[in-house]
Amino acid sequence: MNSRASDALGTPIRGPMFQPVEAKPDLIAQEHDVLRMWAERRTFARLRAQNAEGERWSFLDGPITANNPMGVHHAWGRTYKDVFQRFRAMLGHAQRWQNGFDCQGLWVEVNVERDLGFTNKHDIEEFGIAEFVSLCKQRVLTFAARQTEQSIRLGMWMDWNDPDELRRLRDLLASDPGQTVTVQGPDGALTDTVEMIVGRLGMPEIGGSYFTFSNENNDLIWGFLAECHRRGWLYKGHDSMPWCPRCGTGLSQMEMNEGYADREDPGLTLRFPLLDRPGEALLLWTTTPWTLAANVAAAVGPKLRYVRIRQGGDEFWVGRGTLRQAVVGPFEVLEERPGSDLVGWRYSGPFDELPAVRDAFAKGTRDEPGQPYEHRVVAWDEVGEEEGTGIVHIAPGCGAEDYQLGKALGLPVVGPIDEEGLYYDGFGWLSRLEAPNVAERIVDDLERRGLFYHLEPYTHRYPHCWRCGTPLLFRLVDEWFIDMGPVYDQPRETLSPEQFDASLRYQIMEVVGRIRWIPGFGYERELDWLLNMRDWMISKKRYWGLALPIYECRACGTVEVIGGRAELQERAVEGWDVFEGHTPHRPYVDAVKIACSGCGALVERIKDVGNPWLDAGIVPFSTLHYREDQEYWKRWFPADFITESFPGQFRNWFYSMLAMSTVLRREEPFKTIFGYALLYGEDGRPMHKSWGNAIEFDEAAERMGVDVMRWMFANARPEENILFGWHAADAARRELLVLWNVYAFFVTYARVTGWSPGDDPTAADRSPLDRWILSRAAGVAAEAEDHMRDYDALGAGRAISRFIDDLSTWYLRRSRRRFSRGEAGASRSAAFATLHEALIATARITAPILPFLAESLYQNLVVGGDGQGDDGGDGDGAAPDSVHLTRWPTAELAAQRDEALEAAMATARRAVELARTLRGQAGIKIRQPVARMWLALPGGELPEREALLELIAEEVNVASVEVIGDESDLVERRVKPLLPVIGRKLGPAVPAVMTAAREGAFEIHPDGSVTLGGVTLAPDEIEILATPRPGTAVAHDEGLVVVIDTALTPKLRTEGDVRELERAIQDLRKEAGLAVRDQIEVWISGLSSDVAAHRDRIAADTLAARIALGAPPEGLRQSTVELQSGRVAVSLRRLASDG
RNA sequence: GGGGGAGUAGCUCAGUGGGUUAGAGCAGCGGUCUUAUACACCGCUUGUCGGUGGUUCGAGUCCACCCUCCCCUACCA
Repeated sequence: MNSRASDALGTPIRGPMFQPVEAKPDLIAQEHDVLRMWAERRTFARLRAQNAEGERWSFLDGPITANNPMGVHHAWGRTYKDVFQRFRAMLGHAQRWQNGFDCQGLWVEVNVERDLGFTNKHDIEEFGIAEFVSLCKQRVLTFAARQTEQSIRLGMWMDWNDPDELRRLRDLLASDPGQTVTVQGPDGALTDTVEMIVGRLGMPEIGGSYFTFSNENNDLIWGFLAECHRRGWLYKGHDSMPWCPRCGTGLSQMEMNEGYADREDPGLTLRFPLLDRPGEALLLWTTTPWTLAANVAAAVGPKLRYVRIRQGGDEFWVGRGTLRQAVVGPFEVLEERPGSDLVGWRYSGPFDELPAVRDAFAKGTRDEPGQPYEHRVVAWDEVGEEEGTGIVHIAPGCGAEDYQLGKALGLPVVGPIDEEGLYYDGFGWLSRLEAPNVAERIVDDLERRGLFYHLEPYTHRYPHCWRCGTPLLFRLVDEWFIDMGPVYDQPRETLSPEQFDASLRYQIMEVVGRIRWIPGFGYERELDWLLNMRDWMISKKRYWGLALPIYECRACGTVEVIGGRAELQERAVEGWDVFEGHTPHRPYVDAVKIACSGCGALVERIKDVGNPWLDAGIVPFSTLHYREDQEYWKRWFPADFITESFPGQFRNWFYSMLAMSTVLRREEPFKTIFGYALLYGEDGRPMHKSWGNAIEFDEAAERMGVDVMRWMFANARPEENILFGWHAADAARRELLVLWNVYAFFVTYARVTGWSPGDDPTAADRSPLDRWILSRAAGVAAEAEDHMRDYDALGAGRAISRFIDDLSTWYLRRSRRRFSRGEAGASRSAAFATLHEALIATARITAPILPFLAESLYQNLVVGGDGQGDDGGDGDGAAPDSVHLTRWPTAELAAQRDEALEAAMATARRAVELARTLRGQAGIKIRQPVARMWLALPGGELPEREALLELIAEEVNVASVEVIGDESDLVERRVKPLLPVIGRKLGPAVPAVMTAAREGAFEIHPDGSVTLGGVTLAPDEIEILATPRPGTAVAHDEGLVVVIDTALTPKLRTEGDVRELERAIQDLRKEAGLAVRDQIEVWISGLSSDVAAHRDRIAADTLAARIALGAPPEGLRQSTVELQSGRVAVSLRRLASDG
C-alpha cells in the first residue's frame, strides 16, 4: 500500500523489511487502499468470528432515515458508533453490528411526491396508492444503498448489505413486485417474491441492516398497539389539531415543535355589535382572519376590568389594560365593569348569514339543545391583556384551546376547512377558497359591512410543517392517541401505587431513572419532556407507513386493535386473498375486513398510517427477535449503549423507545445513552447550501479524509455544537501528520540501516529515555481505555494527543542521532526497537478512532508488504494481519509502566525549558556549547539521575551539569506553605503566613518545622524550595532552579564554530538535493586554524570523503558562513561514484 | 411564563472535592533548532474569566440576582 512512495534514500544496505513511505502521505488514497485490503482479507468477518464467543456488548443503532445521502452531521454520530464498537471489539466483546434504516413516513412520501411533481393527496390517489408505496420503498432502497457505501467509506464496520444487491432488489421491485427472486443469506439461499424479500430485510435469514418497513417491525408495533388498547390507553380524539394543508395530515405534538418560525400575519381588530345594547360593540383582535367564519363566542376574563369608550359616534367595549395597544385615536371612557358583567351578552357574529354557521347554531347548545344558539360573551380565565383587546375571538373548530373551551361550555362547533385547507361548501363566497389566502378579502368584506376597526401587520412565532414548511392551520379532526396518563399535582415520590399504575408517563419516568444519561442533563430533559407531554398522537392520514391495525365498527362503535398478522388472518372474513403475499402496507392491507366482535358487522381498517416514531421505537424488540427467539432477545436486551444527537431525540426516538419498552416490559431498553449536540458550519451557523458553509459528506471524505474527520469528531465536546469546516480539518490533519512524521522517520532509517525486529534488547539494555516512552505508551493505553469504557472519546483523544507530542517532540528529538549516526550497535538497536514498539502501540491505541491510519502503520510495521502476518514484537511470530484484530494493549504493556521515571522526565524537560530560556536571554545560541550548568531539584532527588543529567546536558549543549542543594550559595531557601493542608486549620491567619513566606521572614527548626507569621507549621505542612538568590542570572519554577555559566572560553567558541560549520554544510547538502547517504567533497576557504583542527570530525559528520582548505574548483558555487572566528566560504559537490 | 446549556486572549477552546501568579492551539511579532517533520522549540503581546453582590483567610471555580446568545417547553387569540 506504499507503492507510490519514492525512494530518495538509495538502496538499503540490507533487504527491505519495511516498505518506503512518503514524507507527505496521501491519506485519502491510503484510506481507499485500506478499504480494499479489508475487503480482500475479509478482516471484519474474521473479527466477528474471533469475538463470537466473547462477553456480549449490545449496541443498538438508532436508524438513519434512508431518504437522502448522508451528511457530515451523520458522520459525527456514526463516528461515535464505530469508535465504541471497534473499541469493544478490541476488548473481545461479541457484538451484533447491526445498522438500522428508518424507512416509513412522510419524509419519504414528500420526496417521492416532489419527484413525481405532485402537489396534493389527490394526485397520489389518482396515481395509485400501490404504485406510490412501491416508489417509497424503492427510494428507501436507493438511499439505504447509498448510505451504506458512504458509511463504509467512513470506516464504519457493520454487517452491511451489499449495496448492489439492495439496488437490484429495488429494480426488481420496480419491474414486478410479485416476481420470485433468490438471495443469499448467512445460512444459505432464500427464495420468495421480491416484495416479501424486501419485507424480510434485516431478519436473521437474510442478515444485514434492519429496515423499519420490515414485516416484523410492523407486526410488533401492531402487538404494542393491541397491548395499549387492552389496557385502555388507545383512544380516538376529536379535536382541533394543527394541520398541514399541503401534506393533508395532522401533526403530533412532537412534530409541532420542529417548525416554529417567525411569520407576519394581519393583526386585525374588528367590532362585534352587541344585540341588546344598541350602538355598542365589542372590539376583538385576531391574527387569523380565516377563522372568523367559525366564530362562536367572544371570551372575556371574568376578573379583568373592561371599559366602555366613545370614539366619534361609536361606543366600544375593550379591556382596560389593553386600551393603549388596542384603541386607535382619541377616546373617552364612559364606564368600567368587571368581565363577569359582560358574560352572556349577545352579539352579532361576523358571518351569521352563512348556511354552515346557521346549521351549526340551529342545533343549539348542550344545555339548550332545542334552542338555536346565538353568539354570546363567555368567561375564560386564560384571557390576558398583553396583546389584543382583552376580548378573545373563540372558534372551537380552529384552535385547540378554543375547542376545549367550547367543549366545556357545550357550545356548537363550526369546522370550516377540509384536508387541503379549502373552505367547505356552505360558507358562501368563501367556499372552495384557500383559508390561508383569504385574509385580504375578509378584511374588505368586513370593511364593507362596517365591522372593521383596525389592521396592523403582526409578527409572531407561528408553527409550520416541519417537512414542507407550509404554515399550519388548526382543523377539526379525528385522530388516534395513546393516553399518557394524568399529571398529578404532587411530587413523584408521593404517588400511590394506584396513581402510578394509572399513568404511563410516571411508569416511563421510573424507567428513565434506571438509565445512565451522558451528559447528565439529559436525564432532566427527558423527565421534563415526559411531565409536559400530552397524549401521543399516533395517526396520520397518509399512505406510506405503518398501517394502524385499528378497526372501528361504524354500526356499533366497537374499536378493535389487531395484534399481528396471524391474528388478522384469523379474524379476516373478507379480502385476505387480496392482502396475502404483500407486506403490511396500504393499499393491500386495507382490503382485509373483519367481523365486529360487538355486532358482527363487517369492519374495515381505519385508513390512517402510524407515526414514524413507532417504527423506530420498537427496534429494541423487533431487531432482537423478541417474538420468535426469546433466548436471543434475552441475550441482547437491554442494549448496553445507544448514541444519537440529543436535540430532538428526547421527544422522538428516546421517547418512543422508552414508551414502548415501558408498555411491553416496564424495563429500560438501554442502559447507557450518550448524546451529542449539533453540527454547524465553521461560521457558527447551521450548514446551508445557500450560505456557502455546507460541506457534503462525500466531498469531505475525498478532500479531508475520513480519519481527519473522525479525529475532529472524536475530539469534539459532545454536549456542545461542533463547528465543522476546512480550517478545523487542517488543524486536525497537522496533528495526525506529526504521528506520520515519526513513523516516516522510523521507516526511513530502518531501511537505511537495514534494521529489522527480532533480536530486541531487553528492558535493562534500554536507556531511560527508551523506558520512558514505553512507560508513556503503557500509560496512555490504560488512560485511553478508562476514557473509552466511560464513553469519553474526547478524553481518550486528548491522552493520545499528549502521547504523540511526547513521542515526536521529546523522544524522537532526543533520540534521532541514535538512528542516524555511527551509534554503538546496542544503543541503535534499542532505539529502533523502542520506537518500533511505541509506534505499534500507538497504532493499536488509535485504531478505534483512526482505523485507516492505524492500519497503514500496523501493516508496514508489523505485517509487512506480503500480507503475511509477521512478528508483532511479541516474539511469537503470529501477529494478526490487521490492527483491528489485535486486543487492546493495556495488559500487554503494563509491565513497562514506570511512573517515577515519568515524573523524573517531566522535571528534566522543565529544566531544559528553563535552560533554553536562559540561553535566549543571554543571546547564546543552542549550537554554542557552554561549560557548566547548575541545577537545584525540588525535593533534591531525581531517579535515573545520571542518565537524565546527561540528557539535559546534551539537549542544552552544556559540558557538565551539577546538582546543587538548597544550601548552595547560588540559591536561597524558600518556604512554600501547602495551602490545601493549612488553609482550613489557619483560616484568617493565612494571609500573614503567606506574606511571611513571600518575604522570606521564616525560621527553619532542626526538626523540619518552620515558624513564620507567628505560626509554626509541621514539616508535612510546608515544602522547602530553592529559589534564585536575587541578582544571579537564573530561572526557576516550583523549586527547580537552573543556572548556566555564560562565560565562553576560546575553546567553547571554536566548538560552536565547528557545529555552525557542520550545520551550514548539511544545509548545502539539502539545498543540493543530495540523498542522506551520498558522499561529498568539500572546499572551505578562510577557515581559522582552531576550527580547521576539527576537520576530521566535520568530515565524518557530513559524510565528506575529504575537506580541502582553499578555493574550490572552477564553476563550483561558494556560500558564505559567518563564524565567530571569521567569515568562511564553503563549496561542495557530490562524489561522482557512489561506492 | 417554566426548564436546560453556554459566556475565559483577535479566533477555537482547556481549566470545579475553592488555594493566592488563569492556560493551550491557531493568528501576529522577534528569535532558535533542524538532511523525519513548510516541523518543533524559546520569548513577546492581548484577559474587568458576561455583570453585580454574597459566602470564605482566599472565588474562573460555590451561592443569589441580573445581562447576552442558543436550545427545550408552554394555550396566548
